[in-house]
Amino acid sequence: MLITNAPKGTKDVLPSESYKWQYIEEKIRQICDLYNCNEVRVPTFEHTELFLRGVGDNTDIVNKEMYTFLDKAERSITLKPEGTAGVARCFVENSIFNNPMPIKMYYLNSPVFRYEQPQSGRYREHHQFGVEMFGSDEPTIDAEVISVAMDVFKKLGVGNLELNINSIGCSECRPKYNAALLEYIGSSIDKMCTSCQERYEKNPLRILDCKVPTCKEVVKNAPTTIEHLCEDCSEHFERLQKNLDSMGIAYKVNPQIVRGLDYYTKTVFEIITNSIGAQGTVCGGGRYNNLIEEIGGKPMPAAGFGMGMERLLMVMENDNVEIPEPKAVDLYIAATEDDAIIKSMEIARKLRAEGIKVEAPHMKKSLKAQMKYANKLNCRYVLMLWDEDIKNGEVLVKDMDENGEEKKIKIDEIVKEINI
RNA sequence: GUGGGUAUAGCUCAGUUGGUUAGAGCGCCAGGUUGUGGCCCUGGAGGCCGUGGGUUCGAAUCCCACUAUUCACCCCA
Repeated sequence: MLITNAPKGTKDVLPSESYKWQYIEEKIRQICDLYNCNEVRVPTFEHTELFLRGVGDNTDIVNKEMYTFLDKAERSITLKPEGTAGVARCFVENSIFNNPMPIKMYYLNSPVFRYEQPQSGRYREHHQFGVEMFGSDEPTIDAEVISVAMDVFKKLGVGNLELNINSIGCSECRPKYNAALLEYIGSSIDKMCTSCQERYEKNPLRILDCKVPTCKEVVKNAPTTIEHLCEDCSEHFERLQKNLDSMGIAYKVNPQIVRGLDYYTKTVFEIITNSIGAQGTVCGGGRYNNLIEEIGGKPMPAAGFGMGMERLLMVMENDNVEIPEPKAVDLYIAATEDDAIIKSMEIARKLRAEGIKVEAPHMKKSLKAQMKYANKLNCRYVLMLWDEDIKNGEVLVKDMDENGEEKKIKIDEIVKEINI
């Protein structure tokens, strides 16, 4: 029983639906190429330490959701719980900073693992498309990152999305903001939830994120990060908005967006839909100027996002986006006699070499059954091979349209005779 | 980790107030004379009624536990 059940929170992509993924992948690659953004492929697992340092050891993701284990040499290994840390590691390890900056890269269909309770739009293994751009602190990069995501949605025909942006400041203004927030909360902390009391000590910013009604009430009119940005961060955020305005990208400034990963600085954003249930964030990202240094590289500004492929597909299906189905079989070869069956494999191979999509007889069925099968394949032509005709180098070809016209042709001239 | 829903054939689901060999549609397989598809007709295969206990003369049906699944909280893509 257990062995024929996929592990909790995982999902098969069946041969009958993989074309949808391939379609999305193709469009994403086209968009990325236009941005001079090249694919990077990094491991599915990394040293646990990378995520502790990179993502942050007081985040939920690191605290309670990681798939961590010891390998046979007692190294602590973790299956990627997000995409950015691995790419950042790759950037440092391979000295990619020696390239002309900025350098842009993307990953596609990268598996991501989190031990969570599955629900609609949430899996224990899901797949992300993500973009990371290193080397520039200019807000044009933030805008460019967002622009890639918006272009992908546009290219795939997805509407009904809302871009939310915010700025959470840098190592200069964040501490000042934290102090202001703590002062505002004051003694009210006593009536807040236990996790907020923990956040109060370790990461006050995330109190804003809490969904517990009493906590929400306390911070309802709390000061926002935007109000406390230093001059540099403030200007950065303003210029980002000017960029988005001029690019025609609609957005909403939402001071509630703070994100659950510690590495973000300045810009954070989420692209949200309300059409796929409670888990409506299809894309999330921002700037992470301290991450590279945090994991041991030279200080390096960077920005990026992650996009959930499963959720993207859900949104597309909800929006009834038409995804072109794969091409049907061009030609089926029907044969019942032993010699003809052998000949069918020879012919199939030759036709495939000509670029024709061919299915050969593998099931030893009656001709009638084979014709039914060919019909279900929705194929254009059927070749009927008979021992007697083979002797003359001939074969009967049938057009499977409503007329069902048949004619006898030379085996050597099949490609010429059919219209594919 | 916490709540609610669901669990009958490959799929979508029926199954009356507990009562004989558990059903339908779709799909699959085979036929409907003289090697030929679509529509139609006939037949067939395929279910330990999620698992384990309990109540009862008798359980798919009632009760309990477990498991799976699903939705939601939390968090995030």
